Amino acid sequence: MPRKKVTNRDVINIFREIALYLRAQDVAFKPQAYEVAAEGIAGIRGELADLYKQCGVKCIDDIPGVGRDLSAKIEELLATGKLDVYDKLKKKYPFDMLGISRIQDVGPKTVFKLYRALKTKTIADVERAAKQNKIASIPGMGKKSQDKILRGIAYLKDDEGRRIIHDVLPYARGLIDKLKTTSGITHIDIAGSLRRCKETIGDIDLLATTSKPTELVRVFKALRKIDEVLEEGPNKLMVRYVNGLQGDLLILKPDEYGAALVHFTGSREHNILLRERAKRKGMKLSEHGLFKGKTRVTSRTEEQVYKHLGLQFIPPEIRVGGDEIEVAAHKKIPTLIPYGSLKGDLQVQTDWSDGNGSIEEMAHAARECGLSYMAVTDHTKGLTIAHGLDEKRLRQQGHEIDRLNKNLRGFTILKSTECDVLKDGRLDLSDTILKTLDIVSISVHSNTTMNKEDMTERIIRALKHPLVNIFFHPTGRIVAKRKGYELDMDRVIRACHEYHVALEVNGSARLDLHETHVRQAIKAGVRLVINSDAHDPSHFQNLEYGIAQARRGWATKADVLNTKPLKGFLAALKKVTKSLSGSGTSARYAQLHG
DNA sequence: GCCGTTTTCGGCCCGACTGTTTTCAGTCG
Repeated sequence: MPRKKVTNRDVINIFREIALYLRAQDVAFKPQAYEVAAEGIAGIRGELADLYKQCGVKCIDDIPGVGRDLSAKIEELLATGKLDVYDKLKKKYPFDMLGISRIQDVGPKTVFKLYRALKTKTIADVERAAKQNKIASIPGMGKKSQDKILRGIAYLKDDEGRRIIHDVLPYARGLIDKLKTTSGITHIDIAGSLRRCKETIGDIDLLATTSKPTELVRVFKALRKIDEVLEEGPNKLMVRYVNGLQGDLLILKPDEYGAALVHFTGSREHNILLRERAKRKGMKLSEHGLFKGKTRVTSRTEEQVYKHLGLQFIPPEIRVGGDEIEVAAHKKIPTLIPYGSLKGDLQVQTDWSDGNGSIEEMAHAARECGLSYMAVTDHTKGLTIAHGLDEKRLRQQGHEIDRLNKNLRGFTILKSTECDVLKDGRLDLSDTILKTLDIVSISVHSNTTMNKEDMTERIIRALKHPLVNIFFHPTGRIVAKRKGYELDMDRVIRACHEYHVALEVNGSARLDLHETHVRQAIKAGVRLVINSDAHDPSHFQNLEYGIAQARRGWATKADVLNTKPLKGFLAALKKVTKSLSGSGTSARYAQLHG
């Protein structure tokens, strides 16, 4: 019987769970080692199994945080599908350590305590015990702990307690807008994972400095967006917002603000590395400042904190606890693509297929967002469910675009398509019609359950097509909803480089590419575009999330083609297009720009 | 169990809060 393939996720979860078991038993240092190794594995691209096949245990050993012992354990897992020490732990302590410890305020020791007292093995067991009032009577626990656990379980059930950034950032900005006019306030900022622009957000944390703390607390508590105050101290409030998310408001001293912002922005792993570095330099870093002995080194701003640690400023989006600190020490952090620096949007759907706006409405909305060009990319005929366009309708659409362009000042609509890649890698439209377009973009929407090898071949065949310019949402994923199809991204990225196709960073709920692939593509010399995938005039806001995603993958302005004005963009796209003498693209370019 | 601008051994991040205690364990960010 074929054994189920061991994925990176399996290894990560097993290591994390072992770390929890060890923590519960107060084992020193080892838990941290397992956790760091799990983080290291989470940061690699590609599968451990493939890596192992390529060059054996040596390559596994090269993963940061993975040493001789743990690489041998990974090898055991890959080879046998099992890990002896883990199996023994599970046999001795047969409960869902990883799952139960995800309940807020429940750590590994509490999981143990609950099991010993009540034999609870799952979250459902714990919930039942709490509801039957059994947890309150365990020594060391009480009614409040029991209520906290129930609250934590409810939070966990609600969308796993995390939301996509698209739903959270506007909400948090609404809070900031309300608070920033409070009397006495000098700073109010978003911190935490939201400031780092993670794909999903679990808390909305706000930091403030003010000369009138009681006034700020009063205003905050009165906000309509606050559902319930969970905890209240003189400088800290913990609340649940009406959207179900939780968060803190922290009121800080002005001369601690920079250090506090670093601390509360995280990530946890980034902070650990910073504090280790501080220690090596004979200093101490905490949320209260950077200290040399008893004296505080200036830490009013984040810039000062990084500077005193001998580091370049590190933008929040890349504070993940990977190599960013080492790179910053060598002053090699690139200037990431600034927000608001896009000039055009190359993926826009209209009411010709499955969008909500007419071409004209979308163009006006794009212009209002500060863009000077957009490409109309309605779906193609293979996608009947989205009313995909056939050759005839696409030609008609071209006439409509010509008509609109005549009346637009300072804005250009480009003729394009989101052409479906068929099962065998051919395109859904004829070359004859594709040649009349300014840009040809492709994507995969059908037959997404193919195996990795076939899907990769299918896509590479499409990338080879001499008219193709851009590959949209390359992995097919949707954040927190769909994993995406099986795909060998290494090969796809190499093919994009070879055939001069730009990769899209999609700013919609897809957030596709993943940041590790963004960084990998840039290293491979592949150029990127950032698009909104707008299906409605309001969707151009997605561009900001696309930029955030690109920044998390260390993209600079130069890496992203649509930061250029139209003329430069088309010239650059032409450069990344196969030589096409007399083709539609260059003909249209000549037509547009003499 | 890992790792090295303190490099093959001896270290390993920091402070605050909560709930249960009666001096602290556990969790979090």
